[in-house]
Amino acid sequence: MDVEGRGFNSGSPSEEDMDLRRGPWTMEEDLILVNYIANHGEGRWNALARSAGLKRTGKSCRLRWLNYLRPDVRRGNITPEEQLLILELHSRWGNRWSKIAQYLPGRTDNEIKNYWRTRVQKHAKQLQCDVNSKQFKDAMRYLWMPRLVERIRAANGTNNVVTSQPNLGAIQQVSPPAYEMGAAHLNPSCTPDNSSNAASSDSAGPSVQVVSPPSDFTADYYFQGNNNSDMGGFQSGCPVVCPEAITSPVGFYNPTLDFESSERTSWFPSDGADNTSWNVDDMWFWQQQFSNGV
DNA sequence: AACGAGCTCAACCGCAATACG
DNA sequence: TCGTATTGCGGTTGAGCTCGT
Repeated sequence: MDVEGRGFNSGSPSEEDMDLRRGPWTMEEDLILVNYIANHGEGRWNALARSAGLKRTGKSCRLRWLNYLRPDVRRGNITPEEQLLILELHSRWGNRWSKIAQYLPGRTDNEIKNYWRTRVQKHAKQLQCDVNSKQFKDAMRYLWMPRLVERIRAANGTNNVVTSQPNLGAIQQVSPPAYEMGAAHLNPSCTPDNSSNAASSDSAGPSVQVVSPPSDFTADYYFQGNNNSDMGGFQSGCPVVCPEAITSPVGFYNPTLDFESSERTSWFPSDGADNTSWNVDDMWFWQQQFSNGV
């Protein structure tokens, strides 16, 4: 029984439990943990905590190591490339944060989860709709994500979105089989809400090589060349799908890009100076969504 | 400068899955 | 097979920070 979880909170705590520290980690504790793991490796967290002399639970040690102390943890703001990838993978797997984190090197599930809650859900709240609603997903898919692509292009100084493909294999692995795609991205108005059936694509994990068409999220805008900044695909109900041009946010993932200043305020790839607010296009799009009963 | 509202993110909680004896 | 320990995950919380007034 782990002392921090059920055991700790259900019965009366033991003497040892009451001796446990909680709350923010001190620098001394960090040093102890890092040094211990450097010498003995990680794992067996409860035993590790005891052996290292840390008055912390194994769970706490594990969390601190994985989310903060690990040398390969990336810090700083989520880049547009990462944002795209998060949106794309979330559309497929829902709140499977650890699974999503596997495709964002150096990012932790906690960080991605926080990003989603603070940035994405905030905007859903502004729109007074549920973050899992079809309306919100369509707004992401046909409005914001294409703009992210535009921003990335602008930052890269090229019309070619794919500037490098370090993780192309990864997106090929995670892309669902063609039968899962259905006709959804040929007719966005029929796009299924797939955030709740995350388990359906679990088989396409990192160890599975599945080369297939892109997801329904990415298909519409990654393959439309310069036309992807408007909503032509959506309005016509027939976005261009080009299977041989498979890519994804990871296809142009570039950790060296610095969007920190622009990302302090918002996740939106907005055009205006105030990128937290809706512009005319946004409002028009949103009104169309509702008037069409989408 | 002071204050309050809103935001961020590290840490905790509870539960489920898995490992192990 | 069963009971216990451990690990991993997603949801939630709250302290501290930022920003606007």
